[in-house]
Amino acid sequence: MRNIDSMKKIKLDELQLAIMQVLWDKGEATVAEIQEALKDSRDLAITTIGTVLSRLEDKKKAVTHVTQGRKYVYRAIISEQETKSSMVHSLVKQLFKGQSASLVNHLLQEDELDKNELEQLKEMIKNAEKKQGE
Amino acid sequence: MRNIDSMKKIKLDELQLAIMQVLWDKGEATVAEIQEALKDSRDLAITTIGTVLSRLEDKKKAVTHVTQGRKYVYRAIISEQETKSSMVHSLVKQLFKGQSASLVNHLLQEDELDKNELEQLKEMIKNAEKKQGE
DNA sequence: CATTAACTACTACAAGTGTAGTCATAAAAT
DNA sequence: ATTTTATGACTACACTTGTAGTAGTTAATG
Repeated sequence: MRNIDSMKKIKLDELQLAIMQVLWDKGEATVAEIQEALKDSRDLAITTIGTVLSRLEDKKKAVTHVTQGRKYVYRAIISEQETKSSMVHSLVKQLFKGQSASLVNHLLQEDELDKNELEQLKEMIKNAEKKQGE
Repeated sequence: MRNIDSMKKIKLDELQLAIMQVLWDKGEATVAEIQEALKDSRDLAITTIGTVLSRLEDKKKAVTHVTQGRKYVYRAIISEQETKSSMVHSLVKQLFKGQSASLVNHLLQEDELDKNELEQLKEMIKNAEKKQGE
Protein backbone atom coordinates (compact mmCIF):
# COMPACT_ATOMS: atom_id res chain seq x y z
CA MET A 1 0.00 0.00 0.00
CA ARG A 2 2.97 2.25 -0.38
CA ASN A 3 1.82 3.57 -3.64
CA ILE A 4 -0.24 6.51 -2.47
CA ASP A 5 -0.84 7.72 -6.00
CA SER A 6 -2.74 4.64 -6.85
CA MET A 7 -5.16 5.21 -4.01
CA LYS A 8 -7.52 7.60 -5.76
CA LYS A 9 -10.85 6.02 -5.27
CA ILE A 10 -12.05 4.65 -8.48
CA LYS A 11 -15.52 3.25 -8.55
CA LEU A 12 -16.77 1.70 -11.72
CA ASP A 13 -19.99 -0.11 -12.22
CA GLU A 14 -20.57 -3.29 -14.10
CA LEU A 15 -20.95 -2.07 -17.64
CA GLN A 16 -18.28 0.53 -17.18
CA LEU A 17 -15.92 -2.13 -15.94
CA ALA A 18 -16.77 -4.45 -18.78
CA ILE A 19 -15.91 -1.70 -21.22
CA MET A 20 -12.68 -0.83 -19.43
CA GLN A 21 -11.74 -4.46 -19.52
CA VAL A 22 -12.01 -4.49 -23.28
CA LEU A 23 -9.84 -1.43 -23.45
CA TRP A 24 -7.27 -2.91 -21.10
CA ASP A 25 -7.17 -6.11 -23.07
CA LYS A 26 -7.00 -4.59 -26.52
CA GLY A 27 -5.03 -1.47 -25.71
CA GLU A 28 -7.44 0.64 -27.72
CA ALA A 29 -10.72 0.22 -29.50
CA THR A 30 -13.48 1.98 -31.33
CA VAL A 31 -17.04 2.04 -30.09
CA ALA A 32 -18.02 -0.59 -32.61
CA GLU A 33 -15.16 -2.87 -31.58
CA ILE A 34 -16.18 -2.64 -27.97
CA GLN A 35 -19.76 -3.44 -28.80
CA GLU A 36 -18.53 -6.40 -30.76
CA ALA A 37 -16.31 -7.60 -27.93
CA LEU A 38 -19.18 -7.47 -25.47
CA LYS A 39 -21.92 -8.83 -27.60
CA ASP A 40 -21.76 -12.37 -26.23
CA SER A 41 -22.39 -11.28 -22.68
CA ARG A 42 -24.56 -8.28 -23.42
CA ASP A 43 -26.40 -7.24 -26.47
CA LEU A 44 -26.30 -3.49 -26.35
CA ALA A 45 -27.07 -0.76 -28.83
CA ILE A 46 -23.97 0.88 -30.12
CA THR A 47 -25.25 4.21 -28.85
CA THR A 48 -25.30 2.76 -25.37
CA ILE A 49 -21.62 1.97 -25.53
CA GLY A 50 -21.01 5.41 -26.94
CA THR A 51 -22.87 7.10 -24.12
CA VAL A 52 -21.02 5.17 -21.47
CA LEU A 53 -17.69 5.94 -23.09
CA SER A 54 -18.46 9.66 -23.15
CA ARG A 55 -19.22 9.57 -19.48
CA LEU A 56 -16.10 7.59 -18.73
CA GLU A 57 -14.21 10.30 -20.53
CA ASP A 58 -15.93 13.42 -19.24
CA LYS A 59 -16.84 12.55 -15.71
CA LYS A 60 -14.60 9.71 -14.66
CA LYS A 61 -11.54 10.67 -16.65
CA ALA A 62 -11.02 6.98 -17.16
CA VAL A 63 -10.50 7.04 -20.91
CA THR A 64 -9.53 9.39 -23.73
CA HIS A 65 -9.93 9.16 -27.43
CA VAL A 66 -8.21 10.28 -30.56
CA THR A 67 -10.10 10.85 -33.77
CA GLN A 68 -9.28 8.56 -36.62
CA GLY A 69 -11.13 9.43 -39.77
CA ARG A 70 -14.68 9.88 -38.56
CA LYS A 71 -14.40 7.49 -35.69
CA TYR A 72 -13.10 7.72 -32.16
CA VAL A 73 -10.43 5.39 -30.94
CA TYR A 74 -10.59 5.09 -27.20
CA ARG A 75 -7.93 4.04 -24.76
CA ALA A 76 -7.89 3.70 -21.02
CA ILE A 77 -6.07 6.31 -18.99
CA ILE A 78 -6.49 4.59 -15.67
CA SER A 79 -4.69 1.29 -15.41
CA GLU A 80 -6.17 -2.05 -14.61
CA GLN A 81 -3.79 -2.27 -11.67
CA GLU A 82 -4.85 0.92 -9.99
CA THR A 83 -8.49 0.14 -10.61
CA LYS A 84 -8.12 -3.25 -9.01
CA SER A 85 -6.22 -1.78 -6.10
CA SER A 86 -8.79 0.85 -5.51
CA MET A 87 -11.77 -1.41 -5.75
CA VAL A 88 -10.30 -4.24 -3.73
CA HIS A 89 -9.26 -1.73 -1.18
CA SER A 90 -12.69 -0.33 -0.69
CA LEU A 91 -14.21 -3.78 -0.54
CA VAL A 92 -11.77 -4.76 2.16
CA LYS A 93 -12.48 -1.58 4.01
CA GLN A 94 -16.21 -1.95 3.85
CA LEU A 95 -16.59 -5.65 4.42
CA PHE A 96 -13.46 -6.79 6.21
CA LYS A 97 -12.69 -3.95 8.55
CA GLY A 98 -9.68 -3.10 6.43
CA GLN A 99 -7.93 -6.44 6.96
CA SER A 100 -6.86 -7.97 3.73
CA ALA A 101 -5.95 -11.15 5.52
CA SER A 102 -9.52 -11.40 6.62
CA LEU A 103 -10.65 -11.37 3.02
CA VAL A 104 -8.26 -14.19 2.23
CA ASN A 105 -9.57 -16.06 5.19
CA HIS A 106 -13.08 -15.61 3.90
CA LEU A 107 -12.02 -17.16 0.61
CA LEU A 108 -10.47 -20.10 2.41
CA GLN A 109 -13.47 -20.63 4.64
CA GLU A 110 -15.82 -20.55 1.73
CA ASP A 111 -13.78 -23.13 -0.12
CA GLU A 112 -13.34 -20.77 -2.99
CA LEU A 113 -9.87 -22.16 -3.53
CA ASP A 114 -9.18 -25.69 -4.62
CA LYS A 115 -6.13 -27.82 -3.99
CA ASN A 116 -4.19 -26.45 -6.90
CA GLU A 117 -4.90 -22.92 -5.99
CA LEU A 118 -3.77 -23.59 -2.45
CA GLU A 119 -0.49 -24.87 -3.83
CA GLN A 120 -0.09 -21.82 -6.02
CA LEU A 121 -0.88 -19.70 -3.06
CA LYS A 122 1.86 -21.20 -0.97
CA GLU A 123 4.24 -20.53 -3.78
CA MET A 124 3.10 -16.94 -4.00
CA ILE A 125 3.54 -16.49 -0.30
CA LYS A 126 7.06 -17.79 -0.52
CA ASN A 127 7.84 -15.22 -3.16
CA ALA A 128 6.18 -12.44 -1.26
CA GLU A 129 8.25 -13.30 1.79
CA LYS A 130 11.38 -13.29 -0.25
CA LYS A 131 10.48 -9.93 -1.68
CA GLN A 132 9.77 -8.47 1.73
CA GLY A 133 13.03 -9.85 2.99
CA GLU A 134 14.98 -7.83 0.46
CA MET B 1 -18.77 -22.37 -3.65
CA ARG B 2 -21.00 -25.30 -2.96
CA ASN B 3 -23.61 -23.25 -1.30
CA ILE B 4 -25.75 -22.28 -4.23
CA ASP B 5 -28.36 -20.64 -2.01
CA SER B 6 -25.94 -18.05 -0.91
CA MET B 7 -25.31 -16.98 -4.46
CA LYS B 8 -28.19 -14.55 -4.80
CA LYS B 9 -26.51 -11.44 -5.92
CA ILE B 10 -26.57 -8.94 -3.20
CA LYS B 11 -25.26 -5.49 -3.98
CA LEU B 12 -25.18 -2.94 -1.23
CA ASP B 13 -23.70 0.50 -1.41
CA GLU B 14 -21.63 2.23 1.19
CA LEU B 15 -24.23 3.67 3.47
CA GLN B 16 -26.42 0.64 3.13
CA LEU B 17 -23.52 -1.54 4.09
CA ALA B 18 -22.61 0.63 7.04
CA ILE B 19 -26.15 0.28 8.31
CA MET B 20 -26.21 -3.47 7.77
CA GLN B 21 -22.97 -3.72 9.66
CA VAL B 22 -24.55 -2.11 12.68
CA LEU B 23 -27.43 -4.53 12.47
CA TRP B 24 -25.10 -7.49 12.13
CA ASP B 25 -23.07 -6.36 15.07
CA LYS B 26 -25.93 -5.51 17.38
CA GLY B 27 -28.43 -8.12 16.27
CA GLU B 28 -31.15 -5.52 16.15
CA ALA B 29 -31.50 -1.80 16.48
CA THR B 30 -33.84 1.14 16.18
CA VAL B 31 -33.31 3.93 13.72
CA ALA B 32 -31.99 6.17 16.46
CA GLU B 33 -29.54 3.53 17.64
CA ILE B 34 -28.19 3.12 14.16
CA GLN B 35 -27.77 6.84 13.76
CA GLU B 36 -25.93 6.89 17.04
CA ALA B 37 -23.68 4.02 16.05
CA LEU B 38 -22.72 5.74 12.84
CA LYS B 39 -22.35 9.26 14.05
CA ASP B 40 -18.58 9.16 14.38
CA SER B 41 -18.04 8.28 10.78
CA ARG B 42 -21.03 10.06 9.30
CA ASP B 43 -23.27 12.69 10.70
CA LEU B 44 -26.59 11.94 9.13
CA ALA B 45 -30.11 13.12 9.81
CA ILE B 46 -32.19 10.47 11.44
CA THR B 47 -34.61 10.66 8.56
CA THR B 48 -31.80 9.68 6.23
CA ILE B 49 -31.23 6.49 8.15
CA GLY B 50 -34.96 5.90 8.17
CA THR B 51 -35.23 6.31 4.43
CA VAL B 52 -32.38 3.95 3.74
CA LEU B 53 -33.82 1.36 6.09
CA SER B 54 -37.19 1.51 4.35
CA ARG B 55 -35.52 0.90 1.06
CA LEU B 56 -33.47 -1.94 2.46
CA GLU B 57 -36.72 -3.45 3.64
CA ASP B 58 -38.95 -2.83 0.63
CA LYS B 59 -36.63 -3.13 -2.30
CA LYS B 60 -33.65 -5.11 -1.14
CA LYS B 61 -35.42 -7.38 1.34
CA ALA B 62 -32.30 -7.09 3.44
CA VAL B 63 -33.98 -6.21 6.73
CA THR B 64 -37.33 -6.45 8.53
CA HIS B 65 -38.70 -4.68 11.51
CA VAL B 66 -41.08 -5.28 14.34
CA THR B 67 -42.95 -2.45 15.98
CA GLN B 68 -42.12 -1.80 19.56
CA GLY B 69 -44.22 0.95 21.08
CA ARG B 70 -44.08 3.62 18.43
CA LYS B 71 -40.69 2.70 17.18
CA TYR B 72 -39.39 0.19 14.71
CA VAL B 73 -36.81 -2.34 15.70
CA TYR B 74 -34.91 -3.52 12.65
CA ARG B 75 -32.96 -6.69 12.14
CA ALA B 76 -31.03 -8.03 9.18
CA ILE B 77 -32.55 -10.85 7.19
CA ILE B 78 -29.56 -11.39 4.99
CA SER B 79 -26.48 -12.60 6.77
CA GLU B 80 -23.08 -10.99 6.82
CA GLN B 81 -21.64 -14.20 5.42
CA GLU B 82 -23.86 -14.37 2.39
CA THR B 83 -23.39 -10.68 1.72
CA LYS B 84 -19.64 -11.03 1.83
CA SER B 85 -19.75 -14.07 -0.38
CA SER B 86 -21.91 -12.39 -2.90
CA MET B 87 -19.95 -9.19 -3.05
CA VAL B 88 -16.55 -10.81 -3.09
CA HIS B 89 -17.79 -13.14 -5.72
CA SER B 90 -18.87 -10.41 -8.04
CA LEU B 91 -15.67 -8.50 -7.51
CA VAL B 92 -13.67 -11.58 -8.40
CA LYS B 93 -15.83 -12.17 -11.41
CA GLN B 94 -15.58 -8.62 -12.67
CA LEU B 95 -11.95 -7.87 -11.93
CA PHE B 96 -10.17 -11.20 -11.69
CA LYS B 97 -11.84 -13.26 -14.38
CA GLY B 98 -13.47 -15.36 -11.70
CA GLN B 99 -10.19 -16.58 -10.20
CA SER B 100 -10.10 -16.10 -6.48
CA ALA B 101 -6.44 -17.05 -6.41
CA SER B 102 -5.78 -14.18 -8.69
CA LEU B 103 -7.30 -11.82 -6.17
CA VAL B 104 -5.03 -13.20 -3.48
CA ASN B 105 -2.13 -12.80 -5.79
CA HIS B 106 -3.06 -9.19 -6.31
CA LEU B 107 -2.99 -8.65 -2.58
CA LEU B 108 0.43 -10.22 -2.34
CA GLN B 109 1.81 -8.25 -5.24
CA GLU B 110 0.53 -5.03 -3.83
CA ASP B 111 2.13 -5.71 -0.49
CA GLU B 112 -1.21 -5.44 1.20
CA LEU B 113 -0.16 -8.13 3.64
CA ASP B 114 2.58 -7.66 6.16
CA LYS B 115 4.82 -10.29 7.74
CA ASN B 116 2.34 -11.18 10.44
CA GLU B 117 -0.48 -11.54 8.05
CA LEU B 118 1.63 -13.77 5.88
CA GLU B 119 2.21 -16.00 8.88
CA GLN B 120 -1.47 -16.07 9.70
CA LEU B 121 -2.16 -16.86 6.12
CA LYS B 122 0.10 -19.87 6.12
CA GLU B 123 -1.70 -21.09 9.19
CA MET B 124 -5.06 -20.62 7.52
CA ILE B 125 -3.90 -22.51 4.49
CA LYS B 126 -2.79 -25.38 6.65
CA ASN B 127 -6.23 -25.54 8.19
CA ALA B 128 -7.96 -25.28 4.88
CA GLU B 129 -5.89 -28.14 3.55
CA LYS B 130 -6.75 -30.21 6.57
CA LYS B 131 -10.41 -29.47 6.05
CA GLN B 132 -10.27 -30.39 2.40
CA GLY B 133 -8.50 -33.58 3.26
CA GLU B 134 -11.38 -34.76 5.40
C1' DC C 1 -57.53 17.22 28.18
C1' DA C 2 -54.03 19.92 25.78
C1' DT C 3 -49.43 20.45 24.53
C1' DT C 4 -45.18 18.63 23.40
C1' DA C 5 -42.03 15.25 22.03
C1' DA C 6 -40.80 11.15 19.42
C1' DC C 7 -41.31 8.71 15.31
C1' DT C 8 -42.50 7.11 10.72
C1' DA C 9 -44.39 8.14 6.06
C1' DC C 10 -44.22 10.83 2.21
C1' DT C 11 -42.06 13.90 -0.85
C1' DA C 12 -38.17 15.91 -3.00
C1' DC C 13 -33.96 16.55 -5.35
C1' DA C 14 -29.35 16.00 -7.29
C1' DA C 15 -26.10 12.56 -9.12
C1' DG C 16 -25.03 8.53 -11.26
C1' DT C 17 -26.12 4.60 -14.30
C1' DG C 18 -28.11 1.58 -17.95
C1' DT C 19 -30.31 1.96 -21.99
C1' DA C 20 -31.41 3.78 -26.43
C1' DG C 21 -33.62 6.99 -29.88
C1' DT C 22 -33.10 11.10 -32.91
C1' DC C 23 -30.52 14.38 -35.31
C1' DA C 24 -26.85 16.41 -37.76
C1' DT C 25 -22.84 15.66 -40.22
C1' DA C 26 -19.19 13.73 -42.69
C1' DA C 27 -17.61 10.18 -45.58
C1' DA C 28 -18.41 6.88 -49.11
C1' DA C 29 -20.68 5.07 -53.02
C1' DT C 30 -22.97 5.51 -57.26
C1' DA D 1 -23.23 15.85 -57.33
C1' DT D 2 -26.67 13.35 -54.95
C1' DT D 3 -27.88 9.68 -52.07
C1' DT D 4 -26.77 6.43 -48.62
C1' DT D 5 -24.48 5.09 -44.57
C1' DA D 6 -21.71 5.40 -40.49
C1' DT D 7 -20.84 7.89 -36.46
C1' DG D 8 -20.87 10.90 -32.52
C1' DA D 9 -23.75 14.60 -29.97
C1' DC D 10 -27.64 15.43 -27.67
C1' DT D 11 -31.78 14.23 -25.38
C1' DA D 12 -34.54 11.29 -22.73
C1' DC D 13 -36.20 8.22 -19.28
C1' DA D 14 -36.45 4.97 -15.51
C1' DC D 15 -34.22 3.49 -11.43
C1' DT D 16 -30.94 3.75 -7.55
C1' DT D 17 -28.63 6.16 -3.87
C1' DG D 18 -27.50 9.75 -0.54
C1' DT D 19 -29.55 13.16 1.79
C1' DA D 20 -33.09 15.54 4.34
C1' DG D 21 -37.41 18.41 5.10
C1' DT D 22 -42.36 18.31 6.26
C1' DA D 23 -46.45 16.44 7.74
C1' DG D 24 -49.06 13.45 10.36
C1' DT D 25 -49.62 10.33 14.27
C1' DT D 26 -49.01 8.32 18.65
C1' DA D 27 -47.42 8.47 23.18
C1' DA D 28 -46.03 10.90 27.14
C1' DT D 29 -46.35 14.83 30.29
C1' DG D 30 -48.22 18.58 32.77
